[in-house]
Amino acid sequence: MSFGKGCHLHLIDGSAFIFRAYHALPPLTRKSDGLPIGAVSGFCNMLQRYVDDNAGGDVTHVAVIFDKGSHTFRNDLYPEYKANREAMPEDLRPQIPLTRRATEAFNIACKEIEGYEADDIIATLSMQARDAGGRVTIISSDKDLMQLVGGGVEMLDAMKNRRIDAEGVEEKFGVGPDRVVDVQALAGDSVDNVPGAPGIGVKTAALLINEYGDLDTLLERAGEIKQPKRRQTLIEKADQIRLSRQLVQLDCATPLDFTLDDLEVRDPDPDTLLGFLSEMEFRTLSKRIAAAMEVEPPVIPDAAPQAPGEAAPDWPAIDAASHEKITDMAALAVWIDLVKAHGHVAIDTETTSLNEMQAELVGISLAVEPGHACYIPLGHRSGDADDLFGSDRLAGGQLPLQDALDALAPVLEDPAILKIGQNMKYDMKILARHGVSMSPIDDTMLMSYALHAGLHNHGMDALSERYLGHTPIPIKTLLGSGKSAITFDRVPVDDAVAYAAEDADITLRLWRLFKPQLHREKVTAVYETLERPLVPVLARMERHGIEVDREVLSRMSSAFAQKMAALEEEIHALAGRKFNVGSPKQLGEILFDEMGLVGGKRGKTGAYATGADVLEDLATEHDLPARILDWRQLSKLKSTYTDALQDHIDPETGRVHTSYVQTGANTGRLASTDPNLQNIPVRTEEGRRIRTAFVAPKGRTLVSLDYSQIELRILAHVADIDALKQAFRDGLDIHAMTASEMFGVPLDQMTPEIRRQAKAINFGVIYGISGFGLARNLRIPRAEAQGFIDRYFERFPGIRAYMDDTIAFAKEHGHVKTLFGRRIHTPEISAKGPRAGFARRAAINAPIQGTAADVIRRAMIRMPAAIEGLPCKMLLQVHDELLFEVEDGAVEDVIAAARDVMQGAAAPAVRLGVPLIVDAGHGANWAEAH
DNA sequence: GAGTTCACG
DNA sequence: GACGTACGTGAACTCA
Repeated sequence: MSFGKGCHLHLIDGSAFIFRAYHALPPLTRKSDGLPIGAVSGFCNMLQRYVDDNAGGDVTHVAVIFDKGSHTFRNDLYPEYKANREAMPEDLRPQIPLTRRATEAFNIACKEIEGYEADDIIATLSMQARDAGGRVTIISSDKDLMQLVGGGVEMLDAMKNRRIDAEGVEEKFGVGPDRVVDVQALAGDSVDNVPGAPGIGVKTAALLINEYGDLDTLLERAGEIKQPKRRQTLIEKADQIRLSRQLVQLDCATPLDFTLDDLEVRDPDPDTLLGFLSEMEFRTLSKRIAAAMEVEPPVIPDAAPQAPGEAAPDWPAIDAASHEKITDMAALAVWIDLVKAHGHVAIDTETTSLNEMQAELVGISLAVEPGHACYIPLGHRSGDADDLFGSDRLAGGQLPLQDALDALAPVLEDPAILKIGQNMKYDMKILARHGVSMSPIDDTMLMSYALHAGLHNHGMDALSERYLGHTPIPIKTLLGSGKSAITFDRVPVDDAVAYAAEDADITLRLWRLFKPQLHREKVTAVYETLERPLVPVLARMERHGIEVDREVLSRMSSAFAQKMAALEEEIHALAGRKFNVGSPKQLGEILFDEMGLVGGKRGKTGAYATGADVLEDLATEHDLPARILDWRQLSKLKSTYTDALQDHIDPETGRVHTSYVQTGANTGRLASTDPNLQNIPVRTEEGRRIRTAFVAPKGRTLVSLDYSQIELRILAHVADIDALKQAFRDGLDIHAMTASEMFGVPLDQMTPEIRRQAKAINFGVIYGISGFGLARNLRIPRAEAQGFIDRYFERFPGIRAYMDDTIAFAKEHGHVKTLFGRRIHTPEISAKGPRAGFARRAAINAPIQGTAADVIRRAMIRMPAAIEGLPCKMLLQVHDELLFEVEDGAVEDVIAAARDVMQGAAAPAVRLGVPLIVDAGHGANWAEAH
């Protein structure tokens, strides 16, 4: 039947169905393999109900419309459009294609157009149907669709079973459907990030539109508005309002590759529908549908669920003999087809160095199933390393590197093929240097971190041994160790095949094991929102690096060397003999045995302790300890910073490229290595000068933004301390306020000393305070310190409750959690002896430190979109600080954009009861910017 | 390679 | 009543 008068078209908003189904149901998984299917199940039930409800009705045509692609013309108009959306939950993502298949199984037309939102397709079809003289019902409650209502188009809220006609729209917006867009343009939409006119909501917008007729007239005559604030907003923000109207206006001319006639209602085919339902293992639903169709219900076997953490018994052993060597393009093409057929592939790159900036690609290994792996040698060298002429020759029997990459790139960049790796940041950086940007990716190291933080480290060797019962070939057997170690390009190809293909094989097995565990252990959100999306962000920061001025460091090194030499002489004179100033053992003997100073304490190894705290106490008695302290400071600055940093300047880029270890700290913090740029001195004036060597190139500026007191704010929130929360809301000096509360000193009579003590207590609480620890930190008697703590608990009783609850939770579950669901395991929490104390304090600290770490991770993940188009790069993270390199003219814009992201980073997942405040600075170098 | 010390948040 | 203690990191150095 050709669509025309008397026809009735139903358009179902597919995405709304999916999200409603996802949130309405618990995270169900398919019994046989753990595939998440909760949303698919709910979706099918909703479709079934729809079919039942409309059986025998007047509907002649129907389609389910989906969104496709995240980038639409609206993003080109306004990059921030829908930018504050949470990433799709990981356990929902694999269900999206299944909902398409479900729709088709029900024999309902299933339509999507790349680069268009479902709403635009719905708009286009509605107008076509209306113009053809038919009726339309849009099954959705999305207010953005209300502009389409009228002239035979209505909406139906399927959940409430309520029809929405022009009257209903007027009830909601205060204007008719034809003016809905104008009202939305003024009111904006915080969910979709449509800016609108600040301070004007739906009510005011409707009032204005009704008074002036339409938006254009209103904007033209904005000068006539009486309220000064409103008038000013409408005049100043006219462009922003017009842009907002473009964003909310649905596109009724979406190019479609089908016609209304293709949407005719069809009866489902029982075999197809029941086949799909039994594949999903929906027992109840398939019985019900089979009964309705009057056919036999399918028999769905009861598959035994796989025990968590247990390798599937039918996997072949990890065996070098089964691993293929790829030496011609035909064989590579076969593998590429295999990868496409599987839709995912484990990948590992072999290179000449652990330094990704300098490493040369030597080979690539792939695996598609346990035991089915290959290695593609690309850059192995032949001949003796000592042979100057032969050493650079490529070994025979290898594919040309560029040919292999050209063949692989379409797969590696295919958004429909998942690339699985162990520490993918490394492989992404290597391939990025060859112009290949892998996406999407999964990372078994990060999966393990989300699942097992606090239990063990997450290197492949540890994971393989622990979860596969297999010890991988040690890299040492190929490369040797120490001075005689060779690089991977010198490894004979056949040895490399065994080693490299095994790594891909292991990675694939770990992925098969961990992936379903993420759902079972309820850490998919952590993995999906805090781990996986951070990988490309860190990779980019590391590749950018930061410019370091070698001259500045070199001059400082010389100055330090001179001062140290002078101090050394002085020290030897004071000691009465020469000795190695850098040897704590020799120093201890001199101080406590030879010079007879009292208070020497021996550690477990029998050596005297000579740490800074000990020497500071001794400094009142004698000059020597003070000189040692001076010498040590200089020695530290020189060896760790001014000397070592110079060696880390990359000869190609002239910049220093750190590596962030995403799984480095149990709490969720990052660690920085080679070099560590998270501990560049700042606390002393002399050390701080090292930061002047971290510079921005000409025409650019370094911009630093850091969270103010983020851990204390989080403590105030999680322990629910009203006094602290209020103090933060009022923008008070939190340490002074604590001091005032504890010691009864009015704020205007506060002394630095009292404030200092309160500050120490505030930090102590975050660290799992003990009387002993506070006493040592403040150098006061233990009883006095305990008195402070008692008073603190009395004044802020929530703290005690938080600590007790956290310990109890840890004992019950074996882990603690951050506000964002990150788990930190606490295996020692019930240990006996001193270890229990450590575990308790770590358990108290972890949710606070970890939540702060989660917050800045969220900010970093959102940052690229927020600063897109601005001439700047994010370079470094130092736990609560982000450092950017910005073109001089854009400093204020970047600060505004980045601050917005950072201050809003907890939302929408967590609503903190305290504001997050970000301080900003900028300058030619890091010392000035901080 | 373990132990000590010290740089950072 | 006695344990021993602030939380989280990485790097350089000494010494066995």
